Amino acid sequence: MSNRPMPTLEQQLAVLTARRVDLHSLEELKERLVQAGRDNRPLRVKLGADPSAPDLHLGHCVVLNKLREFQNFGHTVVFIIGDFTGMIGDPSGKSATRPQLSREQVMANAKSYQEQVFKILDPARTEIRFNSEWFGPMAFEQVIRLSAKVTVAQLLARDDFAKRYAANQPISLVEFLYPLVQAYDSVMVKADIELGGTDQLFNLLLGREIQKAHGQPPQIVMTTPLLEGLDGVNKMSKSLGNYIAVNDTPKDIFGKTMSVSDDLMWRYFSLVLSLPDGEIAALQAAVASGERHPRDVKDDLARRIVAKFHGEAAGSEASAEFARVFAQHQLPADILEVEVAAGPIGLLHLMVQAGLAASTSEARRLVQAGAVHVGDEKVTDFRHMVTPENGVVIRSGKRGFARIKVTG
RNA sequence: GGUGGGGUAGCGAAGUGGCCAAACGCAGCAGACUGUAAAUCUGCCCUCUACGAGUUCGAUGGUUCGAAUCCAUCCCCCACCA
Repeated sequence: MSNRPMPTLEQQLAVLTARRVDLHSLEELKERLVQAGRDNRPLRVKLGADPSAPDLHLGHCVVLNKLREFQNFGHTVVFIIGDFTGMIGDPSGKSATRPQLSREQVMANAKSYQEQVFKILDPARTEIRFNSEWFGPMAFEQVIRLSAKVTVAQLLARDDFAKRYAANQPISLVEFLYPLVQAYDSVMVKADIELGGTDQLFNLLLGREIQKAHGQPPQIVMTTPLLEGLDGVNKMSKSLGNYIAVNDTPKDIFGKTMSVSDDLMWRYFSLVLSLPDGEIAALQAAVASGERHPRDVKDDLARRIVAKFHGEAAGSEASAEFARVFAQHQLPADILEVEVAAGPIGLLHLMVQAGLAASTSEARRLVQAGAVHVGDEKVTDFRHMVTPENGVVIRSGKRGFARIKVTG
């Protein structure tokens, strides 16, 4: 790719093993890298993805960043879209079985995945595979043969299975089979390494067993930390709604990042931006000594995260806009325009029409809470009548704005 | 197949004839404060033509002046024993 001198093995290892949690094992990784160099063969680094949720968020970026580092050293990422498993059901056990995805939906999701994933990965060094390719034509006999390679005790060793079993909680057979499916993916793509979040450790390790059973050298397993979401406690996930999506608007990415607690922001520097530990320590010291204000450091974090997905200009813009709206309490640059018929209208209905409230009841609460302004005036009477005038801005809370446009 | 336990607002979880639009916790929203949509404190948190009315507690039908609460039937979920 470039004519830079190839980094030494030690340099590669330092980069590749940074910010990881589990690694099985360092020796094997070293060996495999040497072998790859000798045979002039890029390693195949696998990551599996569920096709039903094409909303990639910063939590996914942690492992994607790591994959990118492998690519930077010339290795190949094998990105598996679990369309087959996705069409069957939900492995988490928390929600009911998901509706079956149609072929079209899967393809649409896959496309959306690629667009998002390639904000981080290098398309030239990425191979995309669908696991229906091998599971689709699989006969039940083969399923049973595959199942013969693991015991229930082995599966029960998985932490969340063990806990649920002990607590008399349900474990569906599909969930039990799921790790096997994932492991078999590794066999089919001849993975050298598989990455995943720490919650995937068991599944990744099972891949080693199943590969061995098929006469393949066992994949190296590496896990990356789970990034805490906006609530600061739970891991970032779509179902908990505590996430920042890579497809969020610059404004949203910025605002959500600013809502991360001071304590947690260092994790974001490390796991999302891959800022070296030394630099993070320096920043922390600067904040501790009062030399730098935490708000400014966080602003910098938010700007860089926006820039990562939308470019430098968008980052600076989002920062300026945030300061304008929240620090100086000025109107945002872009306000949604709402067309309203001429003639007096009740404020509550106007708010619903303008999308500032979901129901008149909600609008009423907002007004009574003193959250609503018409123009510069605060209105607390929910029976207030408004005569629409062009350009008047209705404000609801800190984030809701609508500009009125009178129509015929 | 048998036994037992369940299905209550976004989630978790009380309530077992009227005081229940339904305790409490979480999430969410707003206000104050601030350094931000951090933290903290306070309020709100089914809908509406709104000091009143309407629709909710798995479904349907009943008993009753009155049901989330009692009865009947049905649907669904879970554990345990076979």
